[in-house]
Amino acid sequence: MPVVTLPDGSKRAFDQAVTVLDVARSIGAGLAKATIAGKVDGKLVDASAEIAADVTLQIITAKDEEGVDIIRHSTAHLLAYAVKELFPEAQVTIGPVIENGFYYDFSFKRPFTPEDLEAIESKMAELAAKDEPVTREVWQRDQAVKFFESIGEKYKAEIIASIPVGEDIGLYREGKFIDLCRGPHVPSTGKLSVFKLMKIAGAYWRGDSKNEMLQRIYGTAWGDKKDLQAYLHRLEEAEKRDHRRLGKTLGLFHTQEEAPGMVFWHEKGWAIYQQIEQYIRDKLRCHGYGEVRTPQVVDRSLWEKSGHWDKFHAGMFTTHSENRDYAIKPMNCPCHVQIFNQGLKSYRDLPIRLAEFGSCHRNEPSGTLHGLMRVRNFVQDDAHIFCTEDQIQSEVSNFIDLLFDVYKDFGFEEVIIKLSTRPENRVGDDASWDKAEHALELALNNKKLLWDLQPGEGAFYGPKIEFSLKDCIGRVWQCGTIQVDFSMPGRLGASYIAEDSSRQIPVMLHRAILGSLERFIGILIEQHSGTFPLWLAPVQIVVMSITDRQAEYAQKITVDLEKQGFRTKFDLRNEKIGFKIREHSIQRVPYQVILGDKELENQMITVRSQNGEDLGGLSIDAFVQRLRRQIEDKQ
RNA sequence: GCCGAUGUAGCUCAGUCGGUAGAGCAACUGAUUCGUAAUCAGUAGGUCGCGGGUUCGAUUCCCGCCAUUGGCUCCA
Repeated sequence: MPVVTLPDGSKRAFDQAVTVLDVARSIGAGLAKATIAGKVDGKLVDASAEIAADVTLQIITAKDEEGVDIIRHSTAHLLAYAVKELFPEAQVTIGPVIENGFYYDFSFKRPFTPEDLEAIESKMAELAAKDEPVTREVWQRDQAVKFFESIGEKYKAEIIASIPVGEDIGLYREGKFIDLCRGPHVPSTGKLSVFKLMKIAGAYWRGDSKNEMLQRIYGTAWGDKKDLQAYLHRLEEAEKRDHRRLGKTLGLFHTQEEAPGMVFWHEKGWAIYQQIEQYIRDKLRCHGYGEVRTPQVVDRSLWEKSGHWDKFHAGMFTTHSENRDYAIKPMNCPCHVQIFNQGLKSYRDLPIRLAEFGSCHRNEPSGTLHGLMRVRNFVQDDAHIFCTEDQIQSEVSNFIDLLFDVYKDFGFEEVIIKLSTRPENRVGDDASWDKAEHALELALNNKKLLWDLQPGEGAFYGPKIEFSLKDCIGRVWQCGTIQVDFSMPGRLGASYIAEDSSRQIPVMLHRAILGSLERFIGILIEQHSGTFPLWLAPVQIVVMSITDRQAEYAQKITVDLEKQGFRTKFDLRNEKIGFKIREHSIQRVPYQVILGDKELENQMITVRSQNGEDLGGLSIDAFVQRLRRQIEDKQ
């Protein structure tokens, strides 16, 4: 006699065991039809799941987030079903739900083509229209392995074989298709109508590059057609703010074949770049950093000592001269240790913070290059803090404050934080690791920040925190980091004299806020969709004349504004004012100063802002005040 | 690096089932001197990514390379 408690607190008693669907039916036919699954005592189950005891139950429909996830998961299965119908030799592997959709990996003798994708999608629609029931079966492990081997699904058999003995093996059957799955799934394929296959990609079996490359098909699925359309629309909008496209149309930078992974910064892009660099430079100076500059081409022996030559030789650009091998520096830290090593250091000197906007080169694999986001030549807002173990926590804590301060100035609120702890292969004793990991964790927790733990993902030389930002289509890019390093100072002979006059090795903290300036600018372009806040805008003001009569006045105003430090251009072309406004609006210039006979006569200016607002007639001084305030506020 | 796709005028793209290419915008020239997101007319512009092969003939078909791109792996 189960009593079912619903989310609104109401209770329903039944004479005998019932299914989730039965309960839904008892509430109403509409709900029964919409039922996708149930949540029994907080656990997601199939609509067909039996309820024999007293439970709390939530009926899951396509309106629930969980319901949409189940739809996505079931659509992944439908995809596999369709592929098996069309290409019986293809082998199925895994098909998980991801953000906004799902994918399914197949092993197939040839790559899928876009035409295949269309055919598969049609087949999916056809199978969904048949509204075949999706049913769950529990099999014995060995029996399941044998079964999948017998039908030639060696990947499935391998997955099942790796499931711990004693666990139930749940299989889902829909029509002729049967697949291993934890579930839950929709009750029938008819619930799957809003989906679209998106793209084909390669993916390694079990994510290991030593394994076979499988064919991955990505798809998206939703509870409602409108949601799908909204999603596709979002993708289109995101594409419009792609930094590569905007970089071209706004004339910020370009890349070309002869220098893959390296950026040609144009005047306007470089203006942004320098603005950011100067901003960080000022911030660092206020936070006790000293700026240095070190060589870009350094003898092989230093990289051997630091360990990079061994580990990252393939990733370094090298050069050769007069019987000596050199590497173009992939990072600044070994050079910073050289500066630290000049002269004897006392514990009283610590912490020493050395910053450098050094140009670094890394020969990233060709397949990983991506616009400004992943390049081979970059500059980081890089700095190294030499300190004692006891100073780690306060240094980390101060750094995090600085980092959030900076991100806020750039308009980023959402930051993804990850703490990576000791990997299997590492240097340094456990006591030091304990101390360092604890210091990082404490620094994060004291600030009440949300973070994810990545056990074992730390560098071999120490634990680290990573701070990531998202691009316009949700791809996450790591920008900030702080890493504890127990290794390099010792390897490169750094030491200081401690209170007890013993010689000690300092700890080194590697840290960056923006990370690669290139990547950060890429994210900024997308974040602002190319419309930069005034302080960053490459051209802040365009002064334009309505006719030739105001040409001289326009030039004078331009020079005035330039002298006051504003990046100003004029536009004296013989074009209609509407045409000029359109062009400079497209170029996202924050302010357009319009000068006609009226302004000339009154020695005033008329200002139009980027959002189309007419600020009316102003004196130059009033305008300058407004600009200064806005720049101060970083708006 | 691996799997797939792509590479045509300055930009965005069309096209050729093998007979050396076209649109819009931009550019240039001329006219227009104009008040808040496109004035009109005309002109010019291409080794169809690079190299090889097949062919009477290749931008088109085949092979190799390079770059870009969607993912995967990697990211000191």
